[in-house]
Amino acid sequence: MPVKTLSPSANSLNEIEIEAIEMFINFLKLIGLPKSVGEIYGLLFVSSRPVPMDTLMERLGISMGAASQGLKLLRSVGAVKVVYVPGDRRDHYVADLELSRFATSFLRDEIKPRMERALQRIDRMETLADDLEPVERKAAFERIERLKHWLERGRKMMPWVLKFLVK
Amino acid sequence: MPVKTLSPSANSLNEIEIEAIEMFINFLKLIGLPKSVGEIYGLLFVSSRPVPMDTLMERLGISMGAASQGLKLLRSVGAVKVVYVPGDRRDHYVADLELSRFATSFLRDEIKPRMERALQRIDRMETLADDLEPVERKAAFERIERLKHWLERGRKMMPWVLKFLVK
DNA sequence: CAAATCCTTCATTTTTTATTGAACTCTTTG
DNA sequence: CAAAGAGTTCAATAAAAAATGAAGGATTTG
Repeated sequence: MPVKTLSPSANSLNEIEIEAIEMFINFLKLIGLPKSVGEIYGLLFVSSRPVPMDTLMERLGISMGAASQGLKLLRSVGAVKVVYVPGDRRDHYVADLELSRFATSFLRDEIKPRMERALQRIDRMETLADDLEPVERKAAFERIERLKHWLERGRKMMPWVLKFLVK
Repeated sequence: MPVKTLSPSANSLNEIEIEAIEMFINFLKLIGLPKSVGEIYGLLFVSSRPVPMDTLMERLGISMGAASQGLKLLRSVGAVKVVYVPGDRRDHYVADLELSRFATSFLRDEIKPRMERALQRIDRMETLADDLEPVERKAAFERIERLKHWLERGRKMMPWVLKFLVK
């Protein structure tokens, strides 16, 4: 029973680990994160003790680069923490179990910038629409109103979503 | 001033059209839709009259295949409608201005299936965790509880989000 | 302080995803 | 009813995204 969604050399993983990893691959893909990041977070999530990078590489069958970059990203959104393990020179990683970190970083890094850019575009569109012939002008403004309305909705929804997700 | 985010041969578009198209490319990318789909919807969104496929191809500089498939997808989520234009054999398309269609189809096609799959995985994980040594077992169940909690949140949030978005 | 270890970076390669356009079907037209 | 037009499909190609691993920096060890 080969597990197609995991890297080929990913063996030595037990069944719980595989379930968790596949689950996180799926969810993190939803917010545009590559498979390797899902794998890393998934394995850390089910690990009850800190894991060093070389163990991640070996158990998941991913390269040094992928491991390093994946951990960097996960650290940057606060989904993973470095812990000190006495007598071991390597950095060890643990998953922060607060899953809302993914949502908040996604909102901050992906959604918010697009909304801001969209608002600029809408301003620009209104300026341009002013110069149109009356009939076209009316149609254009109707559509622009729709966009504004929608962005406003999104803007209003964001803090609510955040409050719901965090803690 | 070349417009990098649009197809190279996309000329003859006016500034409003370009703003709208780039905006939709950005937003639809967020839900995993390719650029060509964003282009098509963007152009239809600002067009005050129905547009046939060959016009889309020509004005956006996209191929027949891309236009056909993009329109198929947009029709399938209800974001675009076919309208009859007397005396013209071609199908003509108009954008449905109700942007919530994208959100609802995304929830239905992407998020819901993943949640259902995740629930199955969690069941499986609980079964497997039962066989662990007490210490590991406790840690595993703590994590599984987190997952359940989160999925439950998501599940509860979905209808609320839908209600907020639709209409 | 030289060698070893750990980690990062980034040019290259691989994989995945999107686009193209030729071949085809179905419909309309003269 | 043959020819032209509209539209779809899909194998091939191009573009984009992710993974690899060698080179190099920083730190530790003997």
